[in-house]
Amino acid sequence: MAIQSVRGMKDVLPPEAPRWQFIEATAREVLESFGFAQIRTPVLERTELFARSIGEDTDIVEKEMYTFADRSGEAVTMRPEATAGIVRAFLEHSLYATPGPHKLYFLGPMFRHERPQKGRLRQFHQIDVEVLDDAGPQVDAELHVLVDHLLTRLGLSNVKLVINSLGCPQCRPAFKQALVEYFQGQKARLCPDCLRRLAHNPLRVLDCKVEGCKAAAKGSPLISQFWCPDCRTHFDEVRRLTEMAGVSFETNPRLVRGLDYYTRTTFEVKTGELGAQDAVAGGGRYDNLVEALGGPARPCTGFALGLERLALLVPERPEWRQGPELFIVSLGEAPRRLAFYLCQELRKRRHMRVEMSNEDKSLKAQLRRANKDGARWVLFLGGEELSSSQAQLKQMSQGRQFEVAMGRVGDFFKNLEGPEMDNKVLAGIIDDFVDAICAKIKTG
RNA sequence: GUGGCUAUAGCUCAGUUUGGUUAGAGCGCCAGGUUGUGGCCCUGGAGGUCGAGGGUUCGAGUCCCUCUAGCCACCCCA
Repeated sequence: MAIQSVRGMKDVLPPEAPRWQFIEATAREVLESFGFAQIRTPVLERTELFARSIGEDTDIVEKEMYTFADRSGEAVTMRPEATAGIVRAFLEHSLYATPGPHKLYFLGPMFRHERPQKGRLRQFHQIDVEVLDDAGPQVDAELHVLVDHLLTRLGLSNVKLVINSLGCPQCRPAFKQALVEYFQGQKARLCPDCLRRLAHNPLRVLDCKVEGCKAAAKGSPLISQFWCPDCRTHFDEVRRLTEMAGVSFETNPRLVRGLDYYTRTTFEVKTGELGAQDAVAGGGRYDNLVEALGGPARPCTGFALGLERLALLVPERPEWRQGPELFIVSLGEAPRRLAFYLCQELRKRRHMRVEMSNEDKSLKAQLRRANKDGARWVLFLGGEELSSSQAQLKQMSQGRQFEVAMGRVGDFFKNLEGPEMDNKVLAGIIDDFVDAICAKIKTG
């Protein structure tokens, strides 16, 4: 067997490319209208950056990173997520010194060494959206509006925005402690995984899918009972503004996120159509990360969209399958040269999608290809057309055919002596022809 | 990282249970039926180291082992 791609790394082939282009173009347009500017950071970062931002004992850092020593022996990692690199750039270039908010977006590949499934690859792509240096509930709500609007523009319908607030360093410790105490009394009902979680990340017990754990979590304390006044006010305002903007959402006090740096507002967009990979977007506020990475206190919030998952959900659009506007069928050597030249001219001057057959195939074969390519018009260039100075233009969808005067093209070719074409002369002649064709195609 | 299912033509899949001549179908592709007219129809053709490697056997697509990849669930996440 020939060489295969690396596990979990997928090719996007030409038929799928328009889907990606549509998603990316729509995202750029929406993001820019919301005032976001693009930032591009490197794939490789120092390993330490991720260990410190994502959290030492998260799954990502413990077992999923592509980490290696480069040729100088430095520990580097292919980014498993975008936020850390963006915050690093924010600090490295002292962007915090200019007044916020800094609204940034990022689009690119991420790498996690997980077991691949549908909608889960080892190299996958995210659109990342970050608002740096703004603590206000407005930006949280704005991100909800943004993600809702973007998904609507992409044509997704069966999605649900779920939000929660995880509190802050003032109030979360008390909640965590209460949670641990509560589950200590429920130990008998918890699965082995949750017993482990109880020790190092008790919040995760809340969204375990095992029945026993779900039952045990039913009567657990809720973060909402522990929010400090500031967190409560903040989250209430986020919800009020999101609601006012007409974005529907659901508050789920058991929504927990895996990365250590989250504070206050967190959210996910879920779909029912991807099995276990039900999150198409997720994110939240990370008010303490910049400081934790050695910078000044700068509250931030952001989220990421999974492009592969979006690509699986975005409905097909007819404009993705557009064939050439014109296909030139030529018969014989001289007509084929003229066709070649015409092709280039129409592309350069009229930005027209034009194709032709380069081989000396039968008319039938050329027409079959024009049909398969989805060409709207076919131009016939053969001996008859050249000698009569009348080109034939066929409208494929209707099966109708028209005669178009060729001006002096035919004469020129009849008088053509050497094998070399005088491009200057030909170009002038072809202009008339081009106009005739364009006029015909426009009115058709 | 754990467990399960799967891998046969470019694509979707039969054939594997009961090992036995040249491994099939549909779609797609190419050509012809039309000396210069597509789609529909008809006819013909090309295309397969049966995922890879090893083993059992007189004989393996079929049985056994290993590996690789995909899918599903878990873990976790976009």
